[in-house]
Amino acid sequence: MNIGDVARRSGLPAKTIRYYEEIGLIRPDRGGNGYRDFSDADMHKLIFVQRARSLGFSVEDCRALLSLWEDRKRASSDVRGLAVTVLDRIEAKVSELLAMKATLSTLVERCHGDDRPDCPILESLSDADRAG
Amino acid sequence: MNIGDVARRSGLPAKTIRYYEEIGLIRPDRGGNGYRDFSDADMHKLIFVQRARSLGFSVEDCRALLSLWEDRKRASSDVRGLAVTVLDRIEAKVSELLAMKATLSTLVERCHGDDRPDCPILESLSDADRAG
DNA sequence: GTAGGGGTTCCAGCAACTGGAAGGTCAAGC
DNA sequence: GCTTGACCTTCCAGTTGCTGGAACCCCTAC
Repeated sequence: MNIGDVARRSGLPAKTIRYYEEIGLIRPDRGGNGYRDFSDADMHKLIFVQRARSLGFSVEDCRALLSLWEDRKRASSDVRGLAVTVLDRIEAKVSELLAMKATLSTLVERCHGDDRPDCPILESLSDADRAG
Repeated sequence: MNIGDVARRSGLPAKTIRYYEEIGLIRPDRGGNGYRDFSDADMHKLIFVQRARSLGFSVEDCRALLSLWEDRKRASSDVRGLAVTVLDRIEAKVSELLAMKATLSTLVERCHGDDRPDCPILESLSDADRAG
């Protein structure tokens, strides 16, 4: 399979697939013309990575997951451990974003948003007497 | 004021302050020894930027906010517009993360996480018959 | 004069791609 | 046989927002 087919089937841009090869996540064969020649196993790996990425695993996490995946004697606790770490990261990020959202949406509500210059958003950002 | 004082008072690392100068967010004076010499206005700007960044504004947003802040004839709608854009970005990101979290936490719950190799997390990532 | 704690510049690197230029390859149609 | 156009290749640069480190200057205190 050429890279275009793999891109269509995996949903990953060709550029991304080349990048994944460059960093050693996949190692497709090469045809006589220099084109990459992807096996079904390569394809499967790319779909695996695409899904893992969409769940928040980093590319390095994916590398680890792939090697666990290929290791018949893996312990499921290793996989679970990685997933829990990612879950914690996600939860921390959500909390952070919700705190931002709370503050910012309060400010947005208070700002009338017309052609006058007075603006609680700017006031809050520049208030010299406030902590933080 | 030297960069160290400003760093302590604004909560920003000196490296970050130098970076903000490099990209033209602030333009502190220089003393005869080549040291940056920060005015109260510079200091105020840095605190402003630090707060805006912590609410999710990008550095380029901060540049725009600073120029609105300095423009006495600004329209509060311009500020509000920026804030709403950021708010939308935050909300979109939260939704995305919550979706990831839902899927991932389900998988984590289903994985027994012991020394056996069978693992619903890997199975879900590699399932060939699944869409997406 | 020397030790330390400032400060300066510049270069490299992080994550994870993405865009673009310059050029080779292949299949189809004339 | 030649052209056209879609594909593929590599390489280099840029994105965002810093951060680390090296090599070096400055200032104050002892």
